[in-house]
Amino acid sequence: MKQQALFKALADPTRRQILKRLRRGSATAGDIAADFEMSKPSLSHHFNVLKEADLLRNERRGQHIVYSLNTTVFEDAAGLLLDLFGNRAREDSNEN
Amino acid sequence: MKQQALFKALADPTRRQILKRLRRGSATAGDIAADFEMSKPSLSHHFNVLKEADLLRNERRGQHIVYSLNTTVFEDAAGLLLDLFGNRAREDSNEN
DNA sequence: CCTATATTTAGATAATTGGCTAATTATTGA
DNA sequence: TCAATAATTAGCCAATTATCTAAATATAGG
Repeated sequence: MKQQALFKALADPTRRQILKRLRRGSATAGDIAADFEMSKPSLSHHFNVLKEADLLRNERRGQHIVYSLNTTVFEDAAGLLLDLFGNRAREDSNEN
Repeated sequence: MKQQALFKALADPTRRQILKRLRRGSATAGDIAADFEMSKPSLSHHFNVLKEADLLRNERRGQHIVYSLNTTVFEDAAGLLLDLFGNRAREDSNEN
């Protein structure tokens, strides 16, 4: 797991919106682009960043490229958060 | 809760290390600086970013400024992750 | 094989970021 | 009040990033 790539990918609002867009199901690059006010190359760049973080999977289907969420990374992300906060929050929160 | 500030704050490795350092308990700016190979002003900048994300609290104690983790934001962060992945991962993972 | 369509890659540029040193502010204690 | 200590703010610079347009690549269908 590439921790830095994951955090970096999540740091951009456009990329987070792409993830949210893909919750509704996989979509082609063009479909996604239609929902964003941004050039296709810019979005393509964001797809790459998300892919480096292993947050997206893609598959060519004819002329189209279909992107979909890789939900398995969700667990990694949760683990990273726990790591940062030392999971004290779970067992005993003595600072309320 | 400032979502963008939170994600941005977590995107930097130095800042993540600061958070981890503070898991061991609160510490003064100088104490923390002693653990990092970086100038104090640079660290001070990182403290600010973390504070904007509400990840840190600080309190002046004499000449020192004591920083500590704000663990309540942990829940916010977890919520944001769930939001991104649509918590499908919890109920039904049909892509193993 | 050629053209249209979908997408990515290349290359340029403006904005942001992360680091530094120097200067400033705040506090303590003599 | 002054010197010492702790930390921040200011100002500068190099590296990274997000965006764009133009060019390249891949595929489908006639």
